[in-house]
Order: sequence, then structure tokens, then C-alpha cells
Amino acid sequence: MRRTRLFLPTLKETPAEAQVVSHRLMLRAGLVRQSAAGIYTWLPTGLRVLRKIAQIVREEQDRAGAQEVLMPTIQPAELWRGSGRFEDYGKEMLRITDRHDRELLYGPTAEEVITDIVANEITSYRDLPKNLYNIQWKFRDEVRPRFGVMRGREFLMKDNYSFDLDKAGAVHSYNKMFLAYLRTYARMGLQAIPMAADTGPIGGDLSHEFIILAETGESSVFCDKALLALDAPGDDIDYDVNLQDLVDQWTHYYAATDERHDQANCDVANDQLVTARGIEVGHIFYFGTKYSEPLGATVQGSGGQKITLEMGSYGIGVSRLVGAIIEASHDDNGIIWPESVAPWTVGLINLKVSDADCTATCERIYAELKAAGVATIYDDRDERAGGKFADMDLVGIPWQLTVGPRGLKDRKIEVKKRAGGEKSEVTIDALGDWIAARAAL
RNA sequence: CGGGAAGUAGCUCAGCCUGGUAGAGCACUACGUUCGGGACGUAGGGGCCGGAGGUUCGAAUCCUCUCUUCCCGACCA
Repeated sequence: MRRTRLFLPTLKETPAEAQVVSHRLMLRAGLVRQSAAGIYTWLPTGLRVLRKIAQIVREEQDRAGAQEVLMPTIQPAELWRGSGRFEDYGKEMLRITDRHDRELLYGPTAEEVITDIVANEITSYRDLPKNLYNIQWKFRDEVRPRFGVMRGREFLMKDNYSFDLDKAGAVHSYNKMFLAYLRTYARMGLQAIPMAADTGPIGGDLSHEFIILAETGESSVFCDKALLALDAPGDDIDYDVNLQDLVDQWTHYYAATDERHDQANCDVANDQLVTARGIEVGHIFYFGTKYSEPLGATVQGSGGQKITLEMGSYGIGVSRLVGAIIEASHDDNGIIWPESVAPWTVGLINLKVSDADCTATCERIYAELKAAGVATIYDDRDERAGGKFADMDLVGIPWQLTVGPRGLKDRKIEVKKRAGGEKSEVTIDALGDWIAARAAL
């Protein structure tokens, strides 16, 4: 995309409303604009990041056998009365009344909707197990939204729901998601640590939060240093075999958020204990028949008996991840996107638009990048060099190609890597290979 | 939901105490000089001073109410 055509309103100064670094950078880098407290418009660049994150989530859900659906944002109150949560959920739930005085709500989660579907459509044990997910906007009327998109009222969340015949099956479904989550975060360049968690309003008796470490995290976390050295499962993972040993590799180490941390029960040696701040980017639950029972989600078993489904639910805060990744990856100059979620892989800087050779060279490189399918932002503005460099760093483009008259005398352009800032020179003739390498990503 | 702060140009802010024709920097437009890490000059455009009442000859400024936003705490994907 040409910078002269792209809608990318970057800011030199930080709006007063933003306090935490990811919020400031998201506003300055032109990713989002606030519409109301905790409610944001996603501008083109921010939307690209949001979609890339959602796509990684989607691919890992699909790989683990989940199937995508799309549930409504507006849900009928009667469904929530069925589970008893219409009254229980409190003021966080945004309640709406339509013209017929029918009570509706903007979904904060979707257990009721999906369980209702499954209860109506799945009637035989032969149709199980099933795991259904959707990536949809949710709304929770937080008393105090803050930290930009990390604690918004409206947020994009992947939520999925597993349905099994028995507890063993449900635990297997839980384990699949546990490992799929590790893979999902790893692909975004994040080290997410699973921590035993309270189940909160969702309910249940088995639950893990996935926490990434960042200085600006919302809560204190404590964990065994060994967890930081573990690698997420690779592409060769087979989700159909028993996964318990693999999961246990992660869960047998001590890891707790401050609300669960108990110094007395923590047997980790002091020099082995990591004490840090954490951001919750996912939460998984096994909760048995908590929703299937009241909502009548049953099937007939092979012997004709009625079986109440065993359920779990699993959430990933997709929009929150945009902020979380920035919290984990930035410097004084701006965002440092991991390549897998970067809005553009390459930033091409034309240092002198008025120079015919310079512009012709840029156009040629830009065409090559486009042909190779490399997502490129081409800064073709008639601006001063400093502003272009600063913008590329602010927006966090992983690779920056600088084309200027000085380098062109030797047929060279400068390649800069945003992470680390290393610069090198590449001849124009050798650039084709460099582009091919980027295209392979 | 308790406690605190702030709403003046697109952004950052001054002016308010002590009432008297709306300001600066950045951004934007034009021209000129510059031009490899957020240049400089000149000339411009842009504000119902969050909203509603009140006091006053006169309100951005004083008073009352209200809306919005942010911060700390309690709460949370």
C-alpha cells in the first residue's frame, strides 16, 4: 500500500487519555481511535493486525479439530434465564429492550447460545464429540475500562465450547485446547504460561489462565523458571492420542497469579522462582454439566439411556492480544511487531521522491514485493527523511528498506531490521533473493 | 461502586485565581530556503472555551446542575 493513499493517522504526541504504553502506541501508530470509554474503532493498520491474530487463532483451532461458527452479538434474555445467569451476571451485562419490549442482551460470552444449538441439533452419542468456536465481538460493561484495548468494554474474543459424552472425553478436549493455546501464542512470538485459575462466573472445577509476562501486566504472577524454558508443541503434534503426559509437562511446575499464590505452598527455591507482572490472554474451563443440565443438552447413548453432555469452554482475547503483544514488544521509538502479526512485513522508504532514479528504483522494488506477495507499505510521501524513519519505527514494520540517492550511487539500498535495529546494505541486484526469502514466510 | 482529577483549534497545553473582542507549539494550506533519523522563514485557514441554567452592563473566567474522559481502589476475557 502506498503511504500517500493509506489512511494511517500517526501522532507525534500522545493523547492525554492514554496512560499505558500499548494504548499510547496504538493511538500514536494510528491503529485505533476511541469512540467511547472502552470502545474503539479499528483503523486499517490496526485491523490488519487484529485479523492476523484472529487468523492464527483460527488455524490452530482448526488444527485441533474445532469448527468455526458465528453466533450473534445480541442474544435473547430467556436463554440466559434458562441457565440462571440473567440474574447472576450483574451489571456487567448490557441489557437491551427492543420495540416489542422483548429483553435482549449484548453477549458477554456464549455458553447459552451454543448449548441451545447443540441441545436442539445433536441427539445421538454418535454425533459427539464436537468442539465449536467463534470469533465474535463481545461486550462487558466494565465499571472502569482502561489500558486501551486490553481492558475494553467491547472486545473481540475467540470462544469455543466442547461437548463430550463423559468426563474422560471432556478432559481430552480440554487438553487439546491447552496445547493448541500454547501453539497459538508461540506463533505470535509470545511465551504464554498456563496457570491454575479460579473459575469465576463461568464455573467449573478445572481451569487454566494463560499469562504472558510484561512489565505493565495487570496482576502479579509467580512461577517456576523452568516453565520459561519449555517449548510449545511443534507442527507434528497429534491431537488424537492421549495428551495427558504432554499437558502434565507444563502443569506440574508451580505457577500462580497473585490471587492464588500461597507462599506457604510454594516449594520453588527462591532463585528458581520468577516473580513478575502478567497479562491474561486466554482462559480455559472444564465445567461438566453446569450448562448442559439446565439447558437440556442431552443425547441418547448406545443403550438408549439419556446422557447429559460434559462441557468445557475456552477463550482467547483476540483484541486484547493486540495490546498485549505491544506491551511485550516495543521500545522508545514504537512498536516492534513479530513478523507473524505485523500489519506489513516490509516498509519501503523513498528518501527523495523528487529524484527520478530514486523513485523509479522504489517503484520497481515495490512492484517486485507486491508480485512476491510480501505485504508492503511504500512511503512515497514527499516528506523529510526523519519523519519517514520515525513513522516506520512507530508503526513497527519488521523490515525497512531505505532507498536514497546516496546509496544508489553504489546501487545499494539499506535494510534495517526493526527488532534490534541492525542495518545492512544490499545491492539492488541481490534484492531479489532477499524478497524471495521474505515471500517464503 | 467509593475516592481523586480534567474537559479551551485535529494533538499537547496556556488563559480562569483578580470577568472586558480567543492564545502558543505541533499538525494543516500556499510560497521560499532546506533535505539520509520528526528543519526554518513568511503568509493563511481552523474554536458556541463539553452542555444547560444562573449572577452580571458584560462570563472561557464566578455559582448550580448535568454529560464526558482519565487516574487510584474494589471488580474482570
